[in-house]
Amino acid sequence: MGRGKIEIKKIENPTNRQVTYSKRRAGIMKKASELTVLCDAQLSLVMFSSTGKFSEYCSPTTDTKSIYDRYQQVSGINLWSSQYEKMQNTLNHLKEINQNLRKEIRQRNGEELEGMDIKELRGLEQTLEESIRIVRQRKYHVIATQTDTYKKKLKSTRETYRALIHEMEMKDENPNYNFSEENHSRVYQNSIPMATECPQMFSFRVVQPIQPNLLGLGYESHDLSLA
Amino acid sequence: MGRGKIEIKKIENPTNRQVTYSKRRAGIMKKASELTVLCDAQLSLVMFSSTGKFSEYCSPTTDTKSIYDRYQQVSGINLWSSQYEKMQNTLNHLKEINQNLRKEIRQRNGEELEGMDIKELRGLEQTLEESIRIVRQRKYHVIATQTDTYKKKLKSTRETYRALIHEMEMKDENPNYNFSEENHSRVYQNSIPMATECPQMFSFRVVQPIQPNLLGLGYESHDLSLA
DNA sequence: AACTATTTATAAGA
DNA sequence: TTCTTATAAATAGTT
Repeated sequence: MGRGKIEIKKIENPTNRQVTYSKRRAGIMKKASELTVLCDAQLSLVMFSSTGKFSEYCSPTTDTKSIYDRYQQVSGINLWSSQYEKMQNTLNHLKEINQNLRKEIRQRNGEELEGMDIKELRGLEQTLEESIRIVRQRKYHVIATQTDTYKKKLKSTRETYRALIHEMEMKDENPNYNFSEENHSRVYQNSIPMATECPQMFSFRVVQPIQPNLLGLGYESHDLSLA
Repeated sequence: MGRGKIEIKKIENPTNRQVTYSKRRAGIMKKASELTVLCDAQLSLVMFSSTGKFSEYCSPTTDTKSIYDRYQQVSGINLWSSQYEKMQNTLNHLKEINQNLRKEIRQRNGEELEGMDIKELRGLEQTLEESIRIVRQRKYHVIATQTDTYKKKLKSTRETYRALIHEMEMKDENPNYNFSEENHSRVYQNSIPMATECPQMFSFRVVQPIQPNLLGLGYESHDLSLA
């Protein structure tokens, strides 16, 4: 249909090809539209040109997804299976890793030691010994830092106090309120600041072990099937 | 195109409608086919007649699923978004849990203690102390069990030996081969069976800490995005 | 399903 | 791209 008959084979000239694509695309879309109206049919048409340009037509009473859902039912081909399987695999992989991590934690917690032989138990013991060493080290470091911070605060406070006393002496000429600096300094120096001023610091109370929110995730309840 | 011009509206006569559907379906499929060949395009056409009859055309170099996957990418419409989001959420949730578990393990390993205060450090220390206590207990239990098992085996072997000697004495009348049972028993009783017969039992060599396959899982490489 | 008058689509050119 | 137009192709109505 045109000035001349053409052979149905790939148009090598890219410009001509593109022009023909545009024309015929319009034509097929019109045909599709007419088919849906005349025959009350449902139809989905998805096209990609050789340059990757995308076009679609879908009958007005429905949408592409519905058409393809129906297509799946009729054809029995699951269009999403590969995506779905990929995700499902990832999910299972993560779950497995999770199980391993939990098991490791339980073993480090002294649970589930039944399957371990002496060598493994000894290894675990050493790991724990090393860990406890590091934790203690860290603890002492934190204590030292806090003590240091406290000393600095104390010094700062003492200096503020001295300055205040000095100011008072300058302003207030009443001899009854004349404090000796040295007396006051000595009181501070003889006190045990940490234990009284910062009681929490050495209060090694029994605290609950760290228990992150690991359980009750409920991801089993997600309906991951496509049925 | 036909004997008379027709208005584009639903054909009420079901027979005519069905006939027209057949003719035009063939027409549109031919057009689709020509388009793919002439213009090197990729195309998927899915149709349902008003009676529910299903037909499809797909360009030869691809398949319906591929077209549809591409359609999803291009249109940005996620055709199974609810399903996908659910899985994605589950996935993220699992990843988060994984991170928490790993962090907990690292802390129990004496790493990443920077954020913990004294209370938390003390809690961790206590947890580790308790764990090490249980692990040691278990270790001694295993040692005791192994020792016990060994003693039983030894006893059994000794009895077998005795029986053998007895049998030999009964069978072999040569006086040069007459062993004293007692002598032999004494040799076994004075030996140190564990250390020599089962050298691995007390060999508290430094072993590698337990390192389950936690890393390098590569699930990041799954392309879970639809972009 | 075949025929065919007619309409429609479109190839080539502008 | 869009318009024009000669011609090929599709198809409505008929058999």
